[in-house]
Amino acid sequence: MAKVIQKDKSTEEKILAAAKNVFIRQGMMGARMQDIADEAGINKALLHYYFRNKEQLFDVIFMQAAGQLFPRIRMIFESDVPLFEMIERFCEDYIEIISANTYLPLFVFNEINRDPAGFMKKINGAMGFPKPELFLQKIEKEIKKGTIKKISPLQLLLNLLSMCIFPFVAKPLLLVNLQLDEMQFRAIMDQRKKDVARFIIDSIKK
Amino acid sequence: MAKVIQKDKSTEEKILAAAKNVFIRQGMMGARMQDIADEAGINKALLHYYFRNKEQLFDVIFMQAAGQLFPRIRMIFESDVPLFEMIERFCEDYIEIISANTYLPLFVFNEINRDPAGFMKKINGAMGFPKPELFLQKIEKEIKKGTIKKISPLQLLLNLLSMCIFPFVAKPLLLVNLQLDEMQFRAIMDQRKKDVARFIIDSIKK
DNA sequence: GTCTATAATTTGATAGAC
DNA sequence: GTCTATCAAATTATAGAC
Repeated sequence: MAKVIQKDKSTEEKILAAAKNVFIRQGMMGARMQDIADEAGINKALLHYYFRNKEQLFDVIFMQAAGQLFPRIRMIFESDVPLFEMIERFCEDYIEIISANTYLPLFVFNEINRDPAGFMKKINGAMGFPKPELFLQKIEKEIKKGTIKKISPLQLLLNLLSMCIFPFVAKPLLLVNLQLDEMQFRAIMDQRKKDVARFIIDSIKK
Repeated sequence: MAKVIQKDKSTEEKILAAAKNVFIRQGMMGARMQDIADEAGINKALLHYYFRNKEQLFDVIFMQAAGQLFPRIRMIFESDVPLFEMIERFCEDYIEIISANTYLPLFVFNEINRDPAGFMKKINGAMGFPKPELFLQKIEKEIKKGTIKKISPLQLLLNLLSMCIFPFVAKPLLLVNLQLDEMQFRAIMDQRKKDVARFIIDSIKK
């Protein structure tokens, strides 16, 4: 195997970290290349040396963010385990994944809002969007078996997604309104892993 | 009573409608005055004649949006009715209010994310932010009375807010991914008014 | 690879005629 | 009130030296 020339990535990594922060705070349009350069401790010219333009830089950041989110959700949705276990795993894993990058949901929903078709094209081309079909089927089967109450599978899916994702979208509001710090928010979300799963199962089980 | 000189509002209204659309799609920073002028069918100069600058125009749009949302949520949270009824009223009223302006949640959360302290100051100065204290107290009382299961009041509040608000944040994703049109989305949200309330009550009642 | 200096473009805002 | 023309400032992007 040929020896791979190890390009020095320290500057590129500094840029990506800085860009991530600025894009999260300001969004694609609000972000300023100067701010990214400042936060990376370099100048604008070097930014353009590494990434030809702003759009390309944003795409790298966005696909990187999407890449650490969607494939893992897909895995949960595609795992063939009993319904209750799938619910528990989704709450546990999803909240854990996002807790490491709480900005992700709002960031992603904004990009979808800006260009829904473009988003789906980008994601499907690169990694495939998580499909909840198996989850919906499992719900219908359990209803037919009579092990859970009659409920619209789509509504139940929305409930699950809502309760796992929404608190992260609302995080800035929760922090300022409930006067929480990062530690306290993290603790509430940790608690939520078990609470949401139990809340759902309590509601649907017969 | 003196006769009020009726200023012609048709142009101003066209501007406000156009600005709302552009700010929703692009956000405060992404919005272009030219785009707003185009959508209103006028030119930039006239835009500046009606609203001195972009920030002022955005503030009008934002406070208008907030004004049709927060006071009504306050009323629900402050109404002294039994817990289950409050849950039912919240689902019914909140989903109904937002259905008329589905863009509101994402719009508001973005502004909070951009400047949390500034947001609270603006809202509290103008109309007061909805306080869920009464709701939280009612939950604790019902737990003590033994009429509902033991549950963290904060987590239950988060569940309620999540399930009512999140689908609107995720609307662009739902439309493109589930291939829904506006009518179908509206129907699902209508169904949700009753479904979410029942889902919650089923989960907590003993 | 990294910088300084500057070009090129976009965009918010104003002046002044009608 | 509304427009055309233009300015001033901000911002992306490049040229060229080291």
